[in-house]
Order: sequence, then C-alpha cells, then structure tokens
Amino acid sequence: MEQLPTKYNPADVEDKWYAYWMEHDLFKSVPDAREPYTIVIPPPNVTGILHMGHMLNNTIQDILVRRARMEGKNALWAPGTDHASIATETKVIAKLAAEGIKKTDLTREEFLKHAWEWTHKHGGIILQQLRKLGASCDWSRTAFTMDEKRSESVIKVFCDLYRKGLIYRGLRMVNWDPQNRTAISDDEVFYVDEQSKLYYLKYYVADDDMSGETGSEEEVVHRDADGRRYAVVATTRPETIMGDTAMCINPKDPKNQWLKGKKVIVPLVDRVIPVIEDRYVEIEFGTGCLKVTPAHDKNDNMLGKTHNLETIDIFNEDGTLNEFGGKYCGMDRFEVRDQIAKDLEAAGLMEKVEDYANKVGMSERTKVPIEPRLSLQWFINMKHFAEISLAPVMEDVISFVPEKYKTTYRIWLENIQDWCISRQLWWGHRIPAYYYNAADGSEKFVVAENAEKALEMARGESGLDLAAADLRQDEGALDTWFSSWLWPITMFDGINNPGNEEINYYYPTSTLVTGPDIIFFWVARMIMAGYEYIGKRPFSNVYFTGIVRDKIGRKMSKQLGNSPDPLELIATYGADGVRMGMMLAAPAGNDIMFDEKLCEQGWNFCNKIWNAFRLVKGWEVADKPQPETAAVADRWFRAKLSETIVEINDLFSKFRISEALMAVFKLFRDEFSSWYLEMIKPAYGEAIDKTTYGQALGFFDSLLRLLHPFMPFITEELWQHLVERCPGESIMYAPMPEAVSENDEILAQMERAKEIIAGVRAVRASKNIPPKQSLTLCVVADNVPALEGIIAKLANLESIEVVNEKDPAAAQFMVGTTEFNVPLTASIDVDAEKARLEKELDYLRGFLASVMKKLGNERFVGNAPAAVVDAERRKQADAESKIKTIEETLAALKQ
RNA sequence: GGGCGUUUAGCUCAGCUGGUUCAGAGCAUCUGCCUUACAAGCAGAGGGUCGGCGGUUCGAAUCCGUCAACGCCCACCA
Repeated sequence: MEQLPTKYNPADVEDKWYAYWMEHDLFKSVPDAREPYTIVIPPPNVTGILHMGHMLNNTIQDILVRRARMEGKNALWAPGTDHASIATETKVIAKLAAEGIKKTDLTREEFLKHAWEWTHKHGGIILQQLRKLGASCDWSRTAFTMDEKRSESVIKVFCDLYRKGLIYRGLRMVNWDPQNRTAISDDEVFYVDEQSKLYYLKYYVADDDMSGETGSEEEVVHRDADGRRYAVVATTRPETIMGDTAMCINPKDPKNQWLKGKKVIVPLVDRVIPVIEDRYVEIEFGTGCLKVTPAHDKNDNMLGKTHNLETIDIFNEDGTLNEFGGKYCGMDRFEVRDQIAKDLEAAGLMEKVEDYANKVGMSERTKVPIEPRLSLQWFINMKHFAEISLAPVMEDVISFVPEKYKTTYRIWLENIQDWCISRQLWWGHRIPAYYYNAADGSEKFVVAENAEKALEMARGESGLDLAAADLRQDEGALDTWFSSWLWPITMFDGINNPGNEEINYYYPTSTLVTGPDIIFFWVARMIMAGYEYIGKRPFSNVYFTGIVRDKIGRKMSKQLGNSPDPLELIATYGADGVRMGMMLAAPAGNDIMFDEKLCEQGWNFCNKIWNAFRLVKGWEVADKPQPETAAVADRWFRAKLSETIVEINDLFSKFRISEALMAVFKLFRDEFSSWYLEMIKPAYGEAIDKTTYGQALGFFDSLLRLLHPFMPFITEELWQHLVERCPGESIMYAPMPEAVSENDEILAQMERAKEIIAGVRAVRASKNIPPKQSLTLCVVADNVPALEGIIAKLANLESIEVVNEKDPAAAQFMVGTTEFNVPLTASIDVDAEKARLEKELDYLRGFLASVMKKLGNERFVGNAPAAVVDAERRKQADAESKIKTIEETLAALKQ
C-alpha cells in the first residue's frame, strides 16, 4: 500500500469499475420479494448529446437509485431514449439539405430510411456518455419510444381514446411552423419581445357620398385632398390585408360612430368589406379600427365565426403567399411585409408608421415565427384528463419538490386547452386514421390499430366493397409527447400486456427527476395517462431540478459558448469530482450556478479520501493493548457517525441532496480526518494496536458506503482494497450504515474538548510556538476537563494541571466559563493581551446588558415560557462569571 | 395584464410552526505552517443593523401590511 501515489487519479479506476459492475450485472433488476425502488429516466433525445442539464439530472437519479439499492431495495433505473419527432426530423432535414436533398423530393419511405440511418448512427451516444458519469442504469432494458413495444402501445392508446370519444379531428386555428410545415401545440410556442412597426393603413369608405360630419364632435373622420373619407387601421401585419374580410369597431367608440353600417375598401386589394361592430375591439388601441383576417389570427377567427365572415387563407404551408396574394404570390411573408409597406406608401394609402414593441410567437424547435393557421388536426379533449389528474397532486398523493410547482400545475389544469396531437411530420408514430371515399363521394375515415382492421371497419361502415388500395392512411405523425406520456407504463409494457408481472411490480415508480420546463409537456400528461391506463399514480415523488446556469447566472447555451463539455470535465476532474461539483451547486429547487471550481473542489475531496486511505492502510499493526485515547475516540466517532446518519436520512427524505452531501463531506473531512484520525494516530515510527485499527477500518468502510451514492468510483476502488473482497462483490450492495445509539454526553464532551484544543492552538498561532513544542495547560477550576487524554494528545500538552490562582504571565483563553492558562517561557505581550481582553469584556458587558434588559421587563418574565426565562437567567450567570474572570485577569496584568 | 417565487457574509445558499443550534455553512479573503496521509493540504482569524418602511408582540431574519429590485410561469391589444 505504501506505493500508492499521493494523488488520486480517476482515470486509473473509473472505467475499470464500470466494466466490473457491468460484467457482474450489478445494475440489473428483476422483480422479487424485496421492496421495489424504480426510476424511469426522462428519455433524452435519441440523437442528442450530453449537456450540463443531463449531468445534473442524471447525477441526482443515480444518487437516489444507488442509495435505494444500498438500503436493500430492489432498485431499478430504467433507461431509454425519445425519438423526438420534430427535433430529429429537423436535424435530418438539415443534414439532407447539406447534401443537396430536399425533403419534398423524397417519398415518405425514402425519408424515413434517412431518418433511421441517422438514428442508428447518432442514437444512443448519449447513453454511452451516461456510463462515463457512472449511471447505474439497467441497460438490458434500454427502451426507445419508437421501438416495437412502445409504438404498438401508442397506436393502441390512440385508438382507445378515439373510441372513448376523447380524441377528435377538427378544423381549428393552430400554431403553424412554416419551416417544418407542421402544426405544433400551444406549449411548443414561446414568445419573444420584438421591436417591430405599427403600420397605419387607409381604408377608404366604399360608395362614399362624401357627406359632411354628422353626429358628435368626438368623431374622427379622415379626408384626403379630394374630400374622400377613410378610416385608419393600425396593424403590425400589413401583408395579411389580402385576407381581410371585415373591419371591426367597438360599437361604443365615439370616434368611429360614423363608420357604422358602412363598407370600406381594402387598400391595394380594392376589395369591399363590411364594417362590423364587436366589443372585443379596444377603443383606446391605435385608431379603434381593427382589420379582421379570420384565416390568420386567433382572435380574428373568433370574430369571423361570430359574424359569419368569409375566411381567406393567403398563405402556403411554407409561409409564402398563395394565389390570393395577387402580385405577391410566391413571395415570403416577411418580404411581402416590406414590399407591401413600400407599395402602400407609393399609393398614398399609408397614413404613418410607428415603432412598436410587441411579442411574437416563435416555434420552440425551429425558432421561426409561427403562423396562426386554420387546419384540420387531431385533438385530445383535455377536460376529462384535467379532472383525473388534479386532486392527486393537490392532495400530495404525488408530491412535488419543491412544493411551489403545485400551484403552477393547478392553474394550468384549470385553464387547460385541448391538446393538438397531430404533426405534419414523417418521423414519429403515424396517425392510425384511414381515409376513404364514401358512396356519395365524400371523404370518410376510420381509426384502427392496423390497415387490415381499418379496411374491415371501412367496409362495414360504408357498405362498399373497398380494397386495401382504397384506404389512405393519414400522412401525419403524433406529437412526441403522445408517446412520452406513456413512458412509465410502456417501459414495463403495461399497455400491450396489462397486469403483467413487471408493471405490477415496478409501477408506480418512485421518483421522477426532471426539469420544471416540462411540467406541462410531460409530467402532467404522465399523471393523466397513469390514472387513465393503470388507475394509479405513475410516481410518488417528482423532484424538479433547476436550470444549469453559468457562474454569472446566464443560461448555458451553445451560442454563448458558456457550456462546458461534460466529458471534458469528467476527463479533468473525474466523474466523482464532477458529480460532487454538480451537487454542491444544486440546492433543491433553485437554479444552479455552475462553476468549474466546484468540480475542482470535488476532486480535492477525492484526494482527501484517497490520502486518508493511504494513511490508514500504511499503518503497521501490532498486537498490543488499545490506548485509552483511542478507546475514547472510538466511542466518540461512533456517536458522531450515528448523529450524521440520522441527519443525512432526514435530508434525503426531504430531497435535500446537496445538504446531505455537505454533511457527509464535513463528516469525512473534519470529524474523521482532522479529529478522529489524529486522535488514534500512533506516534512516529510506532505501530497501531489491532483493536483501534479494526475500528478505524470499520469507520472507513461506513464512510465509503455513505459516500458511495455521490461518488461511486473512488468509493468502490477503496472499498475493494480496504479488506479482502470476493469476486463480484461490490460496495453497490453493501448495506447503508445505520445509526446506532447516540451518545449525547460524549458528543458534548468532545465539542468542549475541541474548543480547548482550538484555544491552545490559537495560543500557539499567536505566540509563534511550533506545534512540536509541548506545553503545559493550567485549568483555573476544581478539576481537569473531560477527555483529558485526547486534549493532551491533540494540543501536544505534556500535562494538564488544575490551579487555583491564575497566572498573569501566561497566555489566557476561556471555554464557557472556565479559564485556561498556558504558561510561557517567553514573556507575553501585555498590551496586546490587554487589548484583546478589553474587547472581549466590552462585548460581554453589552451582551449582559441586553440580557438584563429582558429580565428586567416584567412582561417578558410574565409572558415568556419558563424555559426561555430560565435560559436568559443562565446567560446572565454565565456572562457575569466570564466578566468577573476577565476583570481579574486584567487586574493581574496591570500589576 | 394575471399568478408564483426570490432578496441573509465578497459569491452560492441554509435558517420549518416567532425565544440556546440565531445570526449559520461551503467557497473566497487574511495570517501562520512543506507538522512523519494529503500545500489539491493543515491550524487559526476577520466579515452581515437578515432589501426599505410601517405594524403585531414582552420579544421579529422568522408573522402581517406596504414599497422596491430581480427571476420564472401563464395570457397575448391588432
């Protein structure tokens, strides 16, 4: 053991132990009689790569699962990936584009071939990366949202919900992503502030009799040089005027009363549209006149429905204008905006242009502005799901950590909108709807698990002798979240094979660890699916992690380049160091300010553990009696360990994982290394007794086990070398240490002894006395402090003496109300000592005054609980005693 | 516009149902040490009127009100 290097090198051990764990199938779980502990991984995008968010998230999951395993539970961490419909399709399109291939030139089959190639090439890289982190997933179960079992489940669920009437097809305003040419759900839209323009357009009155102003003086009537009257409409989207089918005013708007019942002419387009009235229009905004484009705005669409307006869709799927765009046909919507502004200006139809700050809805995936668009899509009626999923969370059947997300969850459910689940994409689960022409020529459809069944149904419903070729399957795919919401169920094949052994055993899962950004997308919907299909919660706890930010609080992003490469971090600091760094920065529920220095701290700690191990294993062991100090040290550390275990258990129960890590960290570094090991350390060149050595190894073993969930690699390495182990044995299955009886007395004695030792050390520091020079400690009291031997050893004292008289020439310090003197050979600096004591005295007198003030207050003494009053009396006595001692010392110094 | 949350040491945070864990931890800083495991370390030390103001109370970092700053979520007036 002596030849162990003084520095810990993670690279020497990490891959070795991961291979060992795999080789011995130690991550594997099958149902048995033990209590299960299940975590399903939030499936990362199949072609994604590891980022810091994954590091945090997966470190937490691994800590929880490793701990559960050591607590004797049958722990399973089930891994897998998500096909990420829109994200992957976007990437594949980009890759093909780089090769000069357009998606539109490919057939569905050809495109999917490319997509699968891409998936196989990049798929699962992220899972390989997780192994570097030490993730103890049962890889034999690796699932994919688009593999056979999961796909079958998704289609089944779609058909089932359709038959239950919870899925319907409808023509609705949806968020259209013109780049990917697909609808997306409301949740996939994000709004950005944009500095844009507000264009004021002139809408001339049709068939104007040019009569003078009638009505009130408040009316605002515009006239051109010829006296023709026009209304002014403010809009941010002049390019949509081709789709205008009305102008709308508020019936109560005094400015615009004169427009009532009139018709106006759409500028440039020259189409005549009616002026309608609706209270929806804000009188104060712009001119109070609103152009209504029912095809291209959600609210306009509502107006259109109310007022029976015509709907003119002027856009193609890709955001260019169609034939209704007239001369702008074929141009992109934003080009048209610029061009039409110029044309309006030239035609004298633009009153003015103002700067205007507004928000624009963007597609989360492609970052292009979404286009509200009327289209036929598939929806889930969410009312039913909201009903079954609200109570469990509000009543803590499923507990959210931190709790604040309960409110977020409730509000979302209370305002829930139907979920648009169809996407005009190819990469994903294809919608199992089949269209055919009925006898009257109209298009009908059936929903079925497969084409054969669909054909059968279509024949039945139509009465026609349809052939397979007469059916056309819906071209669209399902929203990715429509498969993810089943993840905790389909992981155990609970849809295809309800009530199977695995679903019965592993479901409900224990804890879900995820980010609050997908609380609606995923967490809420899993709860819905869980209750709908299993009738039980999908998980007991949801732990929401924070967002990983850089040390100055910016979100990590590729653009900023402020996101470190996780694998490089692991290469530099070791997985254990990085895991500790992540956890140190991650208090529950807060965003984490990641600083690489924390990983360094993690590695430093590994080094500390390593060197403590070198020390202990380097001792020569002899068969000789145990010294009293070592026996005391053993009793004390046993109590300290128990105390910390209780604390850690409590912290884990509250998911305060970073605090639990801090507790183990301090236990190891401060209590074990700095105190315990120093207490039992044999004198130079001497051997340690067998008893103490065995106890020290036992403590080391316990500490490694406590640390293992946080730092799996170094703990396995050292645990294996601590004593002889059998092949296949692993700390992964060593039981988590449990608290034995606590011994409050020795803990208190030790805390006092530490203060005394620190007092002597402070004297050494201030007087420049080398640690090697032994000293005498005088106690101005009736007896020697407890744990005398320990104090003498750690403070390097040749004796501890009880004295009645204080020694004015000695260095002095107090612990509690007891005074200690350290006689010195050299004379002390009287002035400095006086100044120090005066300062102390000032503080104590102030403190005493505040205590006396309280005790002098009748209402305090009368109203406060007796225990509190007693405590104040004790403070008083202590302070008085200390003051007396210091005054005496000062008096002695002045002589 | 609506809601939620945050504000405590230079930084990141802990302080639950008011009073001996009440002003704490880690990091950073300063001082001294290459002490026979570790200088990636050890031993000491300094540092905050707990965002402002008001209130309740014998007593407030803690409860209430109010203001301010910041963050997040939802909605989306063209």
